[in-house]
Amino acid sequence: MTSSQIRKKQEARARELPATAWAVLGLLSFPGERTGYELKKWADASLRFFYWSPAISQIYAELRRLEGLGYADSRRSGPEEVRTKRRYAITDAGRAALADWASDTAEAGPPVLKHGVLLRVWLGHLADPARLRAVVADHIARTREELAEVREARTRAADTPAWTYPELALRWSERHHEAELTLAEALLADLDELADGPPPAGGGAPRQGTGDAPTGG
Amino acid sequence: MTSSQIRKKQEARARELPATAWAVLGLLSFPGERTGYELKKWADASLRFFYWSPAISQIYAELRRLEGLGYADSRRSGPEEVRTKRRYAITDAGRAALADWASDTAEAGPPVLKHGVLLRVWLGHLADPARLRAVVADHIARTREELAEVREARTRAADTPAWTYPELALRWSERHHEAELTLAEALLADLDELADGPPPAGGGAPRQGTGDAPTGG
DNA sequence: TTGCCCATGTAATTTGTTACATGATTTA
DNA sequence: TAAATCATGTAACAAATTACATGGGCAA
Repeated sequence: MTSSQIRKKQEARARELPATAWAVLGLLSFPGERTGYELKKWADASLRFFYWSPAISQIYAELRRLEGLGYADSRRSGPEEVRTKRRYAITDAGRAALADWASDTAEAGPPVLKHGVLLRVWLGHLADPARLRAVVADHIARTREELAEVREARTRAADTPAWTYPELALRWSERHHEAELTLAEALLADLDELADGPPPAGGGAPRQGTGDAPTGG
Repeated sequence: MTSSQIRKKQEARARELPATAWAVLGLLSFPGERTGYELKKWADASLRFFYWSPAISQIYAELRRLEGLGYADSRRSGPEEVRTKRRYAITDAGRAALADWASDTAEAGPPVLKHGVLLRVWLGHLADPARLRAVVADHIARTREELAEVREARTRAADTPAWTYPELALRWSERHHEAELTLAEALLADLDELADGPPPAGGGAPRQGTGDAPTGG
């Protein structure tokens, strides 16, 4: 294989980086040099509210990949032999590639949602109504706690000019958590209505029939 | 660690199937026998709105695992030698295990959200404002289309007694998509406000709306 | 001096995807 | 009769987690 072919392949691979790699590079795109460890804490404290916080081992792996691609570079503090802090910074090439990725309208797929609570509601026919209700109620309580954390994170982000956009994202997250609460309350009400037997309007007997063989789909 | 501790850990791991396995078993928990192929189509048409639709190859793999655990069984239609339809059904053990999992309050972790659009907004300092706006506008358009699909799925689920809970989950999904639209419109407004220059502290910025009413239904 | 936080990394494993191979049945 | 759809599966690979190994610095 010629070196130009190799280069092309590397470019193609670089373009198709998983979103996680861009997220890590994104963390580096804000002012300052950071260690993998710091990146992980930052992701836990804010990225995770609207995206997700990778495992620390994955962050280290992504940092190595980004450095291999020339999108980031690193330097050690302390003597060479010792395994000590390694601080990463984004390169100009990295910033350019990231900017490119971030404004690519087509590439942004639909948001991925895996809602374990809803999965359980969906399976409601198997569960005791009271326990199902408890699953949703617990979710509400946890969401309230999360909401408090989002607000805290947003407060930290506010008034730092470089963090205007992160603050926007956190503002969205705050509203999103508020909406999640509203949705969960409505779900609880729907569940209660089912349990009490559907109210007057129309045909409502306490619908409990076996009702055979829906074909699926 | 003692060998008994190790044994306990292994047992715990065996009990803790990934949520995907439970989701597939859940698909089987509704009346009727189904092929892997049918399961995939069903997941595409409704599960994916609040959870996620696994790749067909993974569905086949999960079905084999579930059968190995005695949670499902299968039979072929057609002569033995030929590779033909294999229909799966849930077993009593499977139903019991699934019911157990579904009503376990503690086990239901927080919902997982990976929002590529928000990741891009978070990186707004790197992007051209107009293109960033386009990313969000595109997201709104796509969400509207998805909302229509959710409504369609919900209509299909309604009035089938065995699908009461799936219908509840889809009702939640519908509201969730509506909320997603509202949130995205608000985000667009925030973005515009940033671009126009922040307004004089008091409040009422111009913020041109999209003209569309977000909260249908 | 024990335990926690900082800090980096490897290894094993699991989870999940895409690409490919195969062939039957239905529909235009 | 060509195509799409139904249907199952394998193989290769990518993504991501958990468990483990290592060690410095600091505080109760």
